[in-house]
Amino acid sequence: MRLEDEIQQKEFKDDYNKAIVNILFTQSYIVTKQNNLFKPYGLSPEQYNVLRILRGQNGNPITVSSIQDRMLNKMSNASRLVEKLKQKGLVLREECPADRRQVDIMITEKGLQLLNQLQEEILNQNNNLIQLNQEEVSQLNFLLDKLRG
Amino acid sequence: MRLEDEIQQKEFKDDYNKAIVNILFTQSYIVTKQNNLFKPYGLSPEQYNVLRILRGQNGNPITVSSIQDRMLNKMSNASRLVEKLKQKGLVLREECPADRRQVDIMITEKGLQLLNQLQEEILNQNNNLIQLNQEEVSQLNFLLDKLRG
DNA sequence: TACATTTGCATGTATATACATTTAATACAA
DNA sequence: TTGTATTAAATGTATATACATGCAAATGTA
Repeated sequence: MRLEDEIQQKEFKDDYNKAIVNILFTQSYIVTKQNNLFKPYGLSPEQYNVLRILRGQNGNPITVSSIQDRMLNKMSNASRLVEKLKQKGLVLREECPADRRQVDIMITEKGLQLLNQLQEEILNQNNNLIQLNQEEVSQLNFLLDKLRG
Repeated sequence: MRLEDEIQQKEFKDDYNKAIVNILFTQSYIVTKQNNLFKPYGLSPEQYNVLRILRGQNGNPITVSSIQDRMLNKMSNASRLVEKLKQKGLVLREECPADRRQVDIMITEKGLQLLNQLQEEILNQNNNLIQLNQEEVSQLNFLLDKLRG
């Protein structure tokens, strides 16, 4: 559906301005759906993302600042998100012996099981969320990667 | 730059999953830049968006719920955003005589002046933000509109 | 008219983002 | 070695999102 109709705006100054608004609006569309999926599990999209980063470590610990670097939102607060996950027993946090300023974070078995449980649901939803064919998705990824320069 | 490199992820399950993450990441990229631009004026991107909706009314009042409908993030809270804008003298709020449940909102002269002041800066930034040529931006808008079904 | 339902907005709470500041540990230079 | 700068993480504050609830006005119906 055309963005102009969805937000009841007659027209945009130009395609560049429309693209900005289009990306913001589409992100909100996606996050809203993700929230619905995560909610029964007591996870926020951001917490889920941190768990995925930790799983990608294949058992190796990772510091809080490395998590921050890999997060989708560079301004979010890895320290506090990790604390929330720890309270739920989904991650472990322990002082790094080599550098006591750092804190090593690892996903727990419980955290891995939660991700597995979510996995299939998410893959299905992601495909439904994006009403594009294979060639179009590929083109979209190309354009977004190029957009950021 | 490839998303995989930016967030240090080896690969995605498929293009659909990459597209989800790509949109979230690109939104964060845009909002961060917008924040920098709005900050000197004491506006958040969301407050700016509400002001733009009000300007689009060309002097006619609009209710809080209509603002909500047109906002980029359907879950945000128009009531509280309007309150913030009112405190800054950028909007007027008055009870709707025809239906006393409703509240008519209008942008003030001060609000319009602020938008004018920002206008040029924003147009310039938007063009710099999107490193695509005209044909590519147009294609991106087509894909995002189609994506949402 | 009386009463239940719906609507429009405000408000309360939890979580997250944005950004500044603090604290402790480490690195580095005089 | 001592003092300074840098780094990693935690913490504080303001704003925004997500969602539930409350309240008053309007609507619908017996």
